[in-house]
Amino acid sequence: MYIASPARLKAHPVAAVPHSKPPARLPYCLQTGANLFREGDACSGLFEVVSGVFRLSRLTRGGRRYVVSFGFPGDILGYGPDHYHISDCEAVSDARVIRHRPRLLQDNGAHQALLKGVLRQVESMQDHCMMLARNSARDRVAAFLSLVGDRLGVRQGKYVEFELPMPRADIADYLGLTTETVSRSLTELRNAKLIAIENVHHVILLHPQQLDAMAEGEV
Amino acid sequence: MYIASPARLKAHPVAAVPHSKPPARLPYCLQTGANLFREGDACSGLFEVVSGVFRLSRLTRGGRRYVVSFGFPGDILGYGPDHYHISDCEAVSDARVIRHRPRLLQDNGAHQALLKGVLRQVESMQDHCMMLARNSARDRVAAFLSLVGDRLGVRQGKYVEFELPMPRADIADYLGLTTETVSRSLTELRNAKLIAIENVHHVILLHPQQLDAMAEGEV
DNA sequence: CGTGATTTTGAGTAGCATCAAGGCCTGTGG
DNA sequence: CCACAGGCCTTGATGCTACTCAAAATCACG
Repeated sequence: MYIASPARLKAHPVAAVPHSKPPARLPYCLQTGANLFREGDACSGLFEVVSGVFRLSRLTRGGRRYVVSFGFPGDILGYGPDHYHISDCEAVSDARVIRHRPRLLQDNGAHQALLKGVLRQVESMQDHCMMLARNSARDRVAAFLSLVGDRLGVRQGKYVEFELPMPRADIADYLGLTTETVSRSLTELRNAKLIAIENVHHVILLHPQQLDAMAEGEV
Repeated sequence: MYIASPARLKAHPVAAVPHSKPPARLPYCLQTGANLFREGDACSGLFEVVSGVFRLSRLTRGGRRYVVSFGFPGDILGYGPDHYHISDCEAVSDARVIRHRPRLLQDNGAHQALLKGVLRQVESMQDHCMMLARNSARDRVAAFLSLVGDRLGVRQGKYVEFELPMPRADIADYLGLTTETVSRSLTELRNAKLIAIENVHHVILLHPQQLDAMAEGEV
């Protein structure tokens, strides 16, 4: 796990000076700008915010930053679907945290599976928020087509083909657009030869990878 | 729990006709438009999508619909942070599900607490997505101020007062706006006498309830 | 074939991003 | 103590994107 180094993670003044192996529940103090953990770091243990505010952020492949959430006193930070962190965590003001060391992901199989599933859902909702916050209408529709292609698509050589069972209004309400804009974006993608629309509910992705790139805002 | 009535939830043709107390894992068939559950229904048990597609949606207090996600084959639907569903679930195409009855929320205290916490996080991220999808810049900033007020605010009579420790850029990246727009929205709220800005990082909510209403898009 | 729902297309507008400049606050060095 | 430099924040002008309103086209179904 990424344990904050002494330079960035200091014992709180009112607490005892930390031992070389500090007790798990000792409150730690971070200065403004200090990282509690970073995206990709291995994670073990949870942090409870005692005071101060943290920022949880991720970077898109296109290099844009998205702030997933803020961590306020009382919040628990640091769990991810697998054994690594999916976002950066930085103190935006001087802050204190308590470190917990739950025997979380190593016992009890049934609960673990469910928990992992839910944590994965959190991650995918973060992706969705990122998309809603930062992508154009066209890119959102591209992302949606990629998503459905992954779940329902049948490979036809380099193409991916599927039924789009839901009405345009549902897609619009999912992507934060209007039905008109969804329709226009589909037309735009068709004109760009990225997709073919056999009929209203039947779509072929002609360049799935290019759509993925669009979804990530890499255009 | 909300058990779909026979009119909406029918035994799949290839499956045996359901008994009055059907076995837990029998696949069920729903026609297009049938509800698997509704927001507010008590929930017990999970549904695994076998075929077809479901739409999970919520309504804002302002009456606008937001589609939280779609349920594709292989997805598990139906868990919520408490014992009720937080979204409607409707089949957008003819669909089959398997019903599972895990002994989920009644045993094992430690895991239950963590799971609940994560499920609550899912709910709050849904709220955030809804806001990103449907609210104007001003309403997003109002929502953000309400959020911070709830977590950091100190009541001063009918006012709520707090430090806003993060820079405008962080707020912008959280709300899917630019720093300029965040700044303009704050000015707009100040001019409308809904907030007072003591200094850049110190805010007073003069009409917290009106800000809440804005956040919900009830204006 | 007709009717209503859904989808597409079109014209005009509102709202937010972009680009650019100016103000405020903080810290640093003379 | 003052002057200056660099962040951060605010304000202004302009353009583009997506929404709104409206109508035509297509689809679904009796």
